[in-house]
Amino acid sequence: MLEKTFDPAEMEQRLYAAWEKAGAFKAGKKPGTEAFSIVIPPPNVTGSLHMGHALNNTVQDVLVRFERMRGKDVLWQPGTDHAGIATQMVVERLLAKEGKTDRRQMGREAFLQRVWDWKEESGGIITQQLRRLGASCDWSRERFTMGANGAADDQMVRAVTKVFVQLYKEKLIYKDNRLVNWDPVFETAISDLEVEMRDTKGSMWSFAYPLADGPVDGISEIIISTTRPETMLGDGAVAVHPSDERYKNLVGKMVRLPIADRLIPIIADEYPDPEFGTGAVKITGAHDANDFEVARRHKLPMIVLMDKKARMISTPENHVPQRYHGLDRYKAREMVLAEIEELGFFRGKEDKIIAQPFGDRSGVVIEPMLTEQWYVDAATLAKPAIAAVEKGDTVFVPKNWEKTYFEWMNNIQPWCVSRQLWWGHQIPAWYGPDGAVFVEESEEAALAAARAKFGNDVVLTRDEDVLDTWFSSALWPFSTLGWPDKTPELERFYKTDVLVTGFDIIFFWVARMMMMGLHFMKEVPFHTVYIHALVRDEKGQKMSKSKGNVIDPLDLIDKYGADALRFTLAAMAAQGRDIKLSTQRVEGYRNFATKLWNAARFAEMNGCARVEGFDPTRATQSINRWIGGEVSRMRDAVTKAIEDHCYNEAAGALYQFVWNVFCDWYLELTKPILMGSDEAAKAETRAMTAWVLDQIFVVLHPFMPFITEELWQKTGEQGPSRTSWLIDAEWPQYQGLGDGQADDEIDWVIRFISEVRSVRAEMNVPAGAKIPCMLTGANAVTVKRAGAWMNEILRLARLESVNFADAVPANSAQIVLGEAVVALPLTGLIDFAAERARLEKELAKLDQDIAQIVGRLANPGFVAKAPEEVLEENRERKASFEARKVRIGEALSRLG
RNA sequence: GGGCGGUUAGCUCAGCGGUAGAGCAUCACGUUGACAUCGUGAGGGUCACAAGUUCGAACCUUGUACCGCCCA
Repeated sequence: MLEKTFDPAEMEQRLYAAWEKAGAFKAGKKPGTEAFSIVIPPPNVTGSLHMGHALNNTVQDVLVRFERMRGKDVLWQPGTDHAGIATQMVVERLLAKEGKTDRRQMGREAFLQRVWDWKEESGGIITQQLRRLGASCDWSRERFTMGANGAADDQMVRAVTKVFVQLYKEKLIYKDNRLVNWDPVFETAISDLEVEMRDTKGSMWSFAYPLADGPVDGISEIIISTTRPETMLGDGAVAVHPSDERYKNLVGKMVRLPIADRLIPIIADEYPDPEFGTGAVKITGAHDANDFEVARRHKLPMIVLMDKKARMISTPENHVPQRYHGLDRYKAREMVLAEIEELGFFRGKEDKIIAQPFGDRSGVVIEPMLTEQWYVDAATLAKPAIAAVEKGDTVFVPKNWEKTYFEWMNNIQPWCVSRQLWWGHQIPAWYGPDGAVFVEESEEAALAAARAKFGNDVVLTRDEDVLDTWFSSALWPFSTLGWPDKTPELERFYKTDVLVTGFDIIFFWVARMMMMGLHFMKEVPFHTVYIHALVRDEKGQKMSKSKGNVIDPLDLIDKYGADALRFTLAAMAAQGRDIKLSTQRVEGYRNFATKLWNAARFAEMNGCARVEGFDPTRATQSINRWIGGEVSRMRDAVTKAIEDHCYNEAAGALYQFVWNVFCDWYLELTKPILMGSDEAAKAETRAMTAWVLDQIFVVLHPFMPFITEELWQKTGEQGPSRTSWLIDAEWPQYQGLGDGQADDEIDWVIRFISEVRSVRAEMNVPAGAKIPCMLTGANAVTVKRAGAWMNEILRLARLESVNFADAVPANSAQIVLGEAVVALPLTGLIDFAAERARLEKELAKLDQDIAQIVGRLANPGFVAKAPEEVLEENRERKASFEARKVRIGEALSRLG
């Protein structure tokens, strides 16, 4: 017997453990059938589940469970990435807390051991949380971007090494001196993804740079503006737009840079905006990305002003006065401002909001720095990746994201892959005594290459840097399947089917996986990329810790159950929209789960057990024939919606069917049968009810796996024993369900009951009062239906009786139902004014509808050009409205 | 500055050429043979604005306003 209420917490943990133990998530169980694979976008090993993960993994799990039930051999490949900077930070903080030692004192090897220890202990949090969500990943195949222990012979490490070496030998990886996003706290280059642009209160200061050789056309100085005064020490030029008349005669002249006391040229370049400020711009090639490009075009010197901690340095090369040496950037700024003022070159200050780059982990302002780093020639790798999407080998859903993809790929920048960290894949590059570089898959191979070059053995030192975490993530779709080894899994599951991800990382994940997949596998990594929305709070704000508006998915799971959370996310995952999550919505879907539970409980109480070999197409009761058709339509709608990645439509179809069709009408309309004495009808209805519930369990399972599995097992205790768990059950296929006559009949019953209920409420008939009802003008079909459904109508419409009459009794409220009139004689109860108002209101609405259609049909253009079926539909509607109008008119006149 | 998207019921959102929808909230009624985490009923919308295309526009086009996001 089912409990009166269900307890998601108890049931979820138990069922998940049972599934996992039984190997229900394992891939490779169905050789010979079609394969379906998804790789999880690997979450950060230091991470914990946030709402974005919850949505992302709900969608993946819906797909995976759906395809598994459709009989495919499904692999959902899980794992985490090693998150270089984040993980190193976590462990360094731990060290700081212990207060004993720091990374540098420990040395690289000991530190790395410490990180691995941390990973073993605490690195699995998010994978545990994914289990709470119900994610049916094949955990037996879980991978980590650094492999089991980071050893050189580990397959995940070999994959990264091989890719790096091969790309280097193909000249697609090279070393270069360029600007990078430098994090002065972690003292490493970081990726654009790890940089957050924030609007900050800042100022724009204006300085004068005097012309070195005296005035030209009466102009003796040029005024530039800057938000970063300290960088003026590294200026290589002043740039003006070539079309700017004001400066035409100044181009080519020199100005004297104050403080640094150097001469720099005035150059013409397209970069400055003549409309903005004075139209003249200082160019600091080594500390600003735009300036870097200008400086490169004009071969200006790149003057490095700062060290790795973003402190000023004074060197013979950079001409920074000694007094600046060692100063923090911001101290230097104050000093520059003071000195400029003192020198008389200050020309004004304007406060304004400026967008500043912050390291998302360190929280400090990122410094663009000129450093030597390893780069991937992304532009070359991007070409096939662009072509693949153009050809349709990989399709984005929704399609408009392809534009974003193309936009970025067509303007792709060299990809900086080196990081000045210890935690990560150490770059397989060794340097000889003269700096010669040997990039090889092992130290032995590098030594051999060095021997070949130098003619004798030399001592090599390995590059200290590690690779960007994304470098290994880019290989994820094939490295997790065993590459570079030729494994059966690689053969069977690559390319994968769908990548599910958020739009914010199209560039980082999708683009890079596409590039690497095509280059090394000669095939796209996935045929479909489903881009889902961003989850925001109920006000539409991005959730962030600093705003304090984060909703923790685990809190919602604790409170409402994983099924409710999953269903909410699916129901709100309309394509192309952000999701504003409100807990009310989750509560509503928790109620939906309760509703289903109670429906199953009701069925159980009424002996609705499954019957071996029951064939719903052979049901004889029209109510059972009707619900069969409804099930079939619901199943088709859900199937199509999932195939089309319209998860909200699938969820909507399920919700509507379970609540508004099955519970509201089928269960209510069959109650008299189940309580009645027609044993054949009762038996059929019991079997049908159990059958419908089974269909609900199956089709709802991808969205609400826990409650459906639980009910599947509980209902399995009666009737024939279950041959499989629900997770392994087959997705239904129906033939021969659906019966137009039954649909018409049940539709009539529902309309009858609804109309009576509506009139009762409007006439203020007490809900408990049972009133008589007269049916007039009924044709044979209606008479038959009324007879057949008498009990149900009496019960659900709260009627005392339904009798047939030739004329509508006086003092009745009247309902026009098809050709007949349902009259509720309400002497003493009826409020004539209210009844008149009700009918007149309906008449007015009919008049309005009729006028609209008449107007349309009177339009020669419409009649000439509209499709015949639309014309026909309009004529039919007009006829039916007019017929109804006549009856309503009659009803009104009977009121006197 | 470039690009993408949004503006539909009080709120959150579907709908994207042919009768304006859902959930929540609101109001009224309710001990109806599972379910008050419920039932029944009701009210509530010039689909941001303007012009155009069309027989017909919430939907297509263009423009305007406001709001997001991404990239510079």
